[in-house]
Amino acid sequence: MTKGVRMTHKYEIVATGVREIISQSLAPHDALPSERELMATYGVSRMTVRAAIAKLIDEGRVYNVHGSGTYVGSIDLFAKTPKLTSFTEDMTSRGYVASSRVLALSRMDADEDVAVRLGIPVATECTYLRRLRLADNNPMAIEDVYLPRAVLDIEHLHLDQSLYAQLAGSGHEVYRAEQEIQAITLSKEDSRLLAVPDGSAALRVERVSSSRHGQLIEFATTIYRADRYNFHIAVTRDHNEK
Amino acid sequence: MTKGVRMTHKYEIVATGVREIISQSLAPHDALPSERELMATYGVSRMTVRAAIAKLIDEGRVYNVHGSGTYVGSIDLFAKTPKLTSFTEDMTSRGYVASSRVLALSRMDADEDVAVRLGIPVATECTYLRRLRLADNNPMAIEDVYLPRAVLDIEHLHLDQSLYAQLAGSGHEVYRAEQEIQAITLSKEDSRLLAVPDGSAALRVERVSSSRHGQLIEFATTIYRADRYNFHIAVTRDHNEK
DNA sequence: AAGTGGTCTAGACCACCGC
DNA sequence: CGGTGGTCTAGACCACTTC
Repeated sequence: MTKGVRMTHKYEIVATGVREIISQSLAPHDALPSERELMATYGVSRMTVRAAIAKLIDEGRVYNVHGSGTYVGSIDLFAKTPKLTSFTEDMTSRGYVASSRVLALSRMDADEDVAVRLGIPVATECTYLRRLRLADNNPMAIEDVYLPRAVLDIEHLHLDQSLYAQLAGSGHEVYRAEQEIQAITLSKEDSRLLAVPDGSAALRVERVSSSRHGQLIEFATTIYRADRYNFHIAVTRDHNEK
Repeated sequence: MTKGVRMTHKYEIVATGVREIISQSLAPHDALPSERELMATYGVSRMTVRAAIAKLIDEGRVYNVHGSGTYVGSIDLFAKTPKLTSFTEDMTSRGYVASSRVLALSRMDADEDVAVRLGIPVATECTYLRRLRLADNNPMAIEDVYLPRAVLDIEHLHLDQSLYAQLAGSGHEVYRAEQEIQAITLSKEDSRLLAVPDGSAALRVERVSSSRHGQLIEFATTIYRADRYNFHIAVTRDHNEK
């Protein structure tokens, strides 16, 4: 299932068509056909064309200038809004092969720290998973994950498949997350696990994931090797009145 | 000028009204009035209501569920898409008073590193500005900025006003930026400037800013004290077909 | 079945850009 | 000035959730 591209919506058809035009015959900063031309080409209304273009803008592929036109984005500006990805997805997109080694898996009672972030009472039973994450068989990160036992119990946890896939299967689909990115100095133990000199700098990411409805699902911290990992994000300037 | 709230667009009126409803009488996960109710209340068409709600979603204030309704976002999930901000704006929003001390200001020829990032030939003349950035009079970051001389020459640089404001005034309004976030170990000199122990970890942000049309305007690196600064970003999961 | 948001039409006028 | 994107109307049907 989930196979093929579902062309159910007209704006998707238009967006796909425009993507092809761009990749086949346009260079960065070239103008797209106007919205009215696209209406005629695809036989759709203006709103549908604009929905398609809105999607392309969201993807970072094009930008538009009021009164002038819609243009292909610069290749230098390809990055789009950062998306929530699993470690495996992240590594794959960076060209690595991901694997992992389980360092700990247990039940535990939420301490103050975990409880606050998951919005649960202190001492609520949780599932705790600690893994060394590898990229091309070299240590890349150490990940600690805390899940309320009510969300996913150890007994139902299958380490051979994606955590997010399992959560989705049990009605706890992760939809968004808040991440906090810090720089830290590695502890002796973590340095050893990551195979870097004691006291090296590292990136530490705290993540609280929630469902579409705002239910808090997961609290995770990931410590990345600074020499192998960094974050790339694209931001835009607020151009609202105020 | 730029005073007051410009209620030029109907969807802004609706959005403002809904913001008030939320802050005055709704709690997280409470349902908003339906789109059809809002049409009647404000005497506008459905599309206008949806434009208003789209804006509120973008602001992270509400979320909607197909077939069910539109709901107030969780207070835990307040953070919106990160925006490109100046150091001063960033510090103000974090509750600090920003100031800075100029460490260097000169013309320089672009080296390989700068040239590649600004998309200009090596040795192109640039304006270079190095500042120690303070928050509540304590060192927070060290910022190095490189601008092609054609974009902003030293002679026209006024250190008493915002760099972005000056760029905007001369037709180089910064619209978006790509940022790369890394963890580094501080050099001896930088440790001293930031008033932290030698060899401390720090966050290093590389930023390439561009205009709405994709013209590269600025290359900047900012080194933040790890003990005083971190990044907070909200991400959503890709739920597209594929 | 009723109510919700998601998509879509076929128009319209406005604000802005470039010639 | 003509062409572009930005906003807006007054409808319509569809997909989904809830009861």
